[in-house]
Amino acid sequence: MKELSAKYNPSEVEDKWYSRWMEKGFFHSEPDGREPYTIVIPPPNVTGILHMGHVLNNTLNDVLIRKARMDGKNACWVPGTDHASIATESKVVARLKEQGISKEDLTREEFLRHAWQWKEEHGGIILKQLRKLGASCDWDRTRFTMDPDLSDAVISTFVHFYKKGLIYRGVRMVNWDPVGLTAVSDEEVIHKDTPSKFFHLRYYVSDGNGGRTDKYIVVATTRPETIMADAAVSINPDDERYHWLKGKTVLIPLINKEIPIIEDSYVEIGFGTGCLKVTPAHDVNDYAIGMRHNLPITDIIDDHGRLNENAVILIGEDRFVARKKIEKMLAEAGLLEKVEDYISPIGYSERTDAVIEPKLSTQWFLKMEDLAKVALDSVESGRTKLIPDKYRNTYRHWMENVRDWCISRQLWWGQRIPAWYLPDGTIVVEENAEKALAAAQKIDPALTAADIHQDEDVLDTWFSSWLWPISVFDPELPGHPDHKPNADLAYYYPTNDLVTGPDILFFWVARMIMAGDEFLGKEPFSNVYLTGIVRDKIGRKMSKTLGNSPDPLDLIAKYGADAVRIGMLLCSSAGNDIFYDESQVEQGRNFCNKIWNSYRLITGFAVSETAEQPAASAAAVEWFKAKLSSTIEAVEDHYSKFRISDALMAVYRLFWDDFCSWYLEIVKPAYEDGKPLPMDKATYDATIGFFDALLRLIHPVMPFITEELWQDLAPRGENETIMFAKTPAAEAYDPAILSDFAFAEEVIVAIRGICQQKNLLPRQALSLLFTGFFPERDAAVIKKLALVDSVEEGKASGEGVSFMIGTSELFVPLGGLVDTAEEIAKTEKELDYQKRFLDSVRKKLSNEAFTSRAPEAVVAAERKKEADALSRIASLEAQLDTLRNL
RNA sequence: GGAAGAUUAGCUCAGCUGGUUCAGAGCACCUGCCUUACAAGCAGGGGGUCGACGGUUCGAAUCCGCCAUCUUCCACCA
Repeated sequence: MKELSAKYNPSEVEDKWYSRWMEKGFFHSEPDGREPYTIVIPPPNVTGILHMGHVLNNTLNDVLIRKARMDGKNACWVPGTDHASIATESKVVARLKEQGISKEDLTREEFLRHAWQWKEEHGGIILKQLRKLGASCDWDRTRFTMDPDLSDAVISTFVHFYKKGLIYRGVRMVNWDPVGLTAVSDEEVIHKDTPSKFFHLRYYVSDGNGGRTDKYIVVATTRPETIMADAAVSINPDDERYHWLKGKTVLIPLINKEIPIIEDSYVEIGFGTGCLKVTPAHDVNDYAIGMRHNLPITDIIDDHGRLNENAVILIGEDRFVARKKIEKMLAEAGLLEKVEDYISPIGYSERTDAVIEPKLSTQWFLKMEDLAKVALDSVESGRTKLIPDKYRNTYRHWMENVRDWCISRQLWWGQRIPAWYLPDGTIVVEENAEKALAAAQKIDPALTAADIHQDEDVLDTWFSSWLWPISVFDPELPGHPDHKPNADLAYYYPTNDLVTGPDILFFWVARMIMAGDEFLGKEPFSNVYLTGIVRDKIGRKMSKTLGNSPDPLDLIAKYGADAVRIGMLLCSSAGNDIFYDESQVEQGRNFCNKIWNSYRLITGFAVSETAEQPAASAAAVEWFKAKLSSTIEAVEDHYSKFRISDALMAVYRLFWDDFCSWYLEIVKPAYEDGKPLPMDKATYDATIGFFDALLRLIHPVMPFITEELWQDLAPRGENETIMFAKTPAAEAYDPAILSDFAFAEEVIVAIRGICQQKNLLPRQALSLLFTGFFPERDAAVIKKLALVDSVEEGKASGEGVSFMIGTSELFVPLGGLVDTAEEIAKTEKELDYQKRFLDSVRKKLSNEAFTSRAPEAVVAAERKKEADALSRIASLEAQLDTLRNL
């Protein structure tokens, strides 16, 4: 037995075991006869680095996968990364800029070379970091959403939906990101209340010849820089204030362009001035009004958010600069009535934080109506369970109001849309250029490859990640529903559980359900566990800019991976936000140390083949066996409900309180002549067995320390690992063993309390008298831990301290050490409490309504309370008598 | 503007279909201990009108209504 230090040193242990696990291929899974248990990782951005959110998510994933593995299932956790088109592309653009290279100066191919280079250098760092956390992913299965075959799957999917008539190309008002220079989907727009200004502008009524009359109306707008794109001013047809305007035209301020007055009930009479400037090119609603009234569309803002030549004035100015300048111009021209402060909801790009510009552009869309119905039904019917359940409401709302998905992005990093344009504008959609040419030649046999050109845009990242649970196993399948799933897909799909954040419930989870149904007719997973957001102690989101996010790797280096995992789980009740605090990680570290030291104690025991098993040890072994089983039951129940932190807490208390503080203290051998006596073999074997079970029980949350100690606990074979040891199973037990021991614990705590209170230090042996129930089987335990040398049935007599547990009366004689007056006062107080309690019970029982209507069991319980109280009162009165006669 | 959820000890939470003395856990706190596994520890202890007000019921932390506060999601009022 080697000498173990008093402190657990995680860093040397962790690297050792992780490399062993890797070397042995313990994480790798292949289809076999066992039941599969599968999780696909929510793929982090390929260029991302590990943050606390990942730690939470991947710890939970790893706990589930390790638990399943020990339950005897064929556990497979597929890792990988996401190409995250807009996020990665903007990083690459930024790096090129640092090198003095502008994206505009590069060809698509040159840019992609840089991007791939960047991916090779920085990609996958996060996966390496996950290993430090102990994540037991099947690294042989690592996937990237832009692996060639996965990209093919994305392309096939596009072709599939196009040919099915669900994908169309059209001019629509989209959310334009003027910094990312791409359209983004509705879900990628974040609305934030933003302080802005409400400008009241004068629009003069035209005299019909391009000149103005002296009448004018006031139009309120937050975007005066768009007036040059106005196509009309609208009033509500029922607004009597403006009936005189009907049929007239007005002049756009500054540029004096004549535009009509139109009537549309969209305009609210009570809002603003009741006059709405209609700017179809730059506002979603105005676009709709424009369509209704056949208004011309003037687009005055370019892709970068600058005014273009259509604007007539302020050409080339940024939209916000233009707003300031035009305010001044309007004021100088006497056309600015007033300016009010105003809070308006402004859309921002999730990725670049740029103010979204509603913009007309030609984009590709996927019809969502039918897909959303399927995805909604899956959750409503319970085939896909959301945990916690409250997200169902949000989910339903989203699914019922979903709009078509804008899937094209004006980027280069991603899967290029497989659509080719013929010279006459005809579109052919095929999986590659050859097929496209062939299709084109069917239309016009004279065409050559040079005559057709491919769409420049790429697909939304989520259009690839929604295939993730399928394509990681069988990239051939998506888009080819007649293709027979390969062996991996057939075995691992559907996966079991998905752990992810609620922020991507719609982006990702819902769409995976759609894709799963489309291609396999089956949901991709049965349970979706939605974690909370990791916040700091005072509730702020963790963010780089606030600097309140610790680097997980630093934490692991300082406290150990097991401690970090514990710290994270301790504060993570499902569905609630996580208030992270380093003290929780400290608690995790302390727990590791506790386990470590209990191991030092146990392995230090000397064993005697001949020694008799002491009665206390026999009782302790019997009790802990039952306690272990009852806790295993509780833990299994918690796991089945995804209450991971409760499962952890149950084992934590079992290990620390029950095993260390009670069990080990009971079986710990006494000392004689400064040396510990050897332990009997029966107790020793039982103890080792318990420790082994405890390690296995807690391995899913603390993989490293458990492997280290489990390997050392007994001789293990080269290929043995706790990872594949079985989850301990609960055995039948007599519940009386547990209740008896609980009683004994109360006795011991009471006696210890008396000793501390009476200052009986150093401790001296006491005797104990009892009347009423007493757990004989634990008498020896009480003697040992409470330092009592005799336990006898008998009434209190002489000086001493009485206490009651249940209806039993216990008495510790303490001649000369007791303040009788104090004991009398204490007993009187207790008696008074019992009497009042009795009164309340009797009041209940004398209520006819209660006895007649409450269930029998409840009434019986009340009657027992009454009887117990009476018995206690009798005891207390007897005690008082004794005390008063001293 | 609409919707959902939350409110229990100093902090983070549990308390499942109302009913055992139901008001709990962990951490923090207080007191005493460096007792030969562990001071990152041991032993003992204090602490809450279950957000407010009404209602249903024999009985409410638990069910219903309303109010307050917080969080989140959704939303095209210029």
